[in-house]
Amino acid sequence: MLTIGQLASYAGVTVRTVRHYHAKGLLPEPERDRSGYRRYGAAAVVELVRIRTLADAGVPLSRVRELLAADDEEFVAAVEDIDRRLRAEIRERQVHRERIAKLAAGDSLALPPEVVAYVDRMRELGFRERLVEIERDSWTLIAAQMPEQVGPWMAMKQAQLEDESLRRLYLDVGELVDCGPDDPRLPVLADRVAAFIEAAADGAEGVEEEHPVSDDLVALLDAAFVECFPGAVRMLELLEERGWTGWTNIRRSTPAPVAPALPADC
Amino acid sequence: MLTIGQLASYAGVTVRTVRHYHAKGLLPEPERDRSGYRRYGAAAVVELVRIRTLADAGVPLSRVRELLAADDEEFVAAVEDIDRRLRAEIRERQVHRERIAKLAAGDSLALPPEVVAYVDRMRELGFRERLVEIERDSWTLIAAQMPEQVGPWMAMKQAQLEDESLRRLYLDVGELVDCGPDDPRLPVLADRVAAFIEAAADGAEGVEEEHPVSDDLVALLDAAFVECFPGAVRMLELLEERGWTGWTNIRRSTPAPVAPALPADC
DNA sequence: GCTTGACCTTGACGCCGGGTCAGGGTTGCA
DNA sequence: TGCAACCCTGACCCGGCGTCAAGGTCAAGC
Repeated sequence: MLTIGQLASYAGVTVRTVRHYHAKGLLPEPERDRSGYRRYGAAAVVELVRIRTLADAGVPLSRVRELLAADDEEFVAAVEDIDRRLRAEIRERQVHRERIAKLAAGDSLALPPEVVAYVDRMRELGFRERLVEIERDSWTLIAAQMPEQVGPWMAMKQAQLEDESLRRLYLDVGELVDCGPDDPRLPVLADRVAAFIEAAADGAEGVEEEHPVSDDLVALLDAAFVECFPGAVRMLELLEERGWTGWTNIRRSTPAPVAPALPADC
Repeated sequence: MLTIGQLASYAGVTVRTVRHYHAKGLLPEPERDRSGYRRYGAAAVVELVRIRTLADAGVPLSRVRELLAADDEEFVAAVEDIDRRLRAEIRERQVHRERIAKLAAGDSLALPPEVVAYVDRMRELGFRERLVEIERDSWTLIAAQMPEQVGPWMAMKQAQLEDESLRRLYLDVGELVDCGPDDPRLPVLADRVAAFIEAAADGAEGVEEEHPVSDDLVALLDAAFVECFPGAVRMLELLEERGWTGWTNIRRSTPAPVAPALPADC
């Protein structure tokens, strides 16, 4: 008769594993000798080897119990099922590999490459770091909720960066970092923003009709803007006085709703 | 300000997940409102999206904490490490797939195909089911401990099956199923077995020199034989009287050790 | 004002396949 | 007789949350 250690070593498993299988009901508890030790016959080794054969093939232990008692049909069906699971887990890992490869390639977390290019260009052009960060974070949020919309939007934003007058306006928006609520630069900046939006509102239709952003997301992006800049609240008030409401998706606040304007996108 | 549910839905995770990340220290606990609810700013959404981006790429949460604070070099090193892990997990699953495919192909658990062919042939030739089972179980044990030895052994066993006089002897061994310890057939059978072994011992060298079986395994196989047949113990005694000891690896029990005999292999 | 349902809180257990430790009893060998 | 190597049970541990329990809070409708 075998002790548990001998049984385990015949089957190439640990003693703990054998006891685990007893607890799970996979292997029946054998007789005990007078000192309480488990005593096994050779048949137990065969059973244990069968269990390990299935377990080593990636069959979950709960399934092993069924399979040991299954007839051929059930067995084949169960094997197909397990193979499906294994294929799914392999696919999952492959997707994971692609994703971390992209993370290692792009130099920033959770950002599509167009956006990485965009924020790099902002840094080249001398934008305030704080403004670059809030852009990056905003696009992180947008990419999380509507990844396929990022491309068209980015094309527009990149074009805006290369427009000199618009760029100068946006560079000055970066100065909001330093503005307290009573900073004299704020009303001037609000005038310039309002003038630009006004002009743009008359022009061509933007990306925003084809790729609308949900109200929730707009509210979140506005909140991020406000959290980031101390002068942001005052800026929104000043824009309100000039007939505009919001920032990410800026719109006329006059009673009659008009066509939406090109967003400034913080 | 956002509640935990809103935060979670922005990032596409469950509330439980957010709390889990708080508990793990991945996401800082935010301020509470007067009723004790957590209140989040937009920055928390950005942080949470970053965490999920890494987690969705298969990065373990313990690693996520490091990676969020890592510089580029550490990041690249960590990503390589994670990719190694993913590759290893994929390989593991692929091995599992091959194994269960083999299990589904061979019609019996834990048996190499040669053995399956062998036991099928035994059934065709009209061997007692009990004898077939003990053969199958014995080979299950052998395959578990020394899989690469099974091939050569099987070749010999299959040849033995096709030898008519030997087959007839072995068919009669199957009758041990019905033999009590005092069955009159037992001494006759013991004589025949002894005669065969005697003859074989003078003949050519067998497989057993090139592919020796460990003493432990031999003892286990003998034990399986004894467990399986009520007349087995008496049979071993009778063989002992005739100068032979053991069954799986039967040897002369005379004082001076002699060259080992061809095993009968239960 | 009251109810209802959706949300929030903490705390705890469950899953899977065992690893590992603690605190003891038993066996076999020198 | 001592010691090492084995055996026993019971318990906690890992990851990444799911799920339940038992209660507090909020907003909306009647």
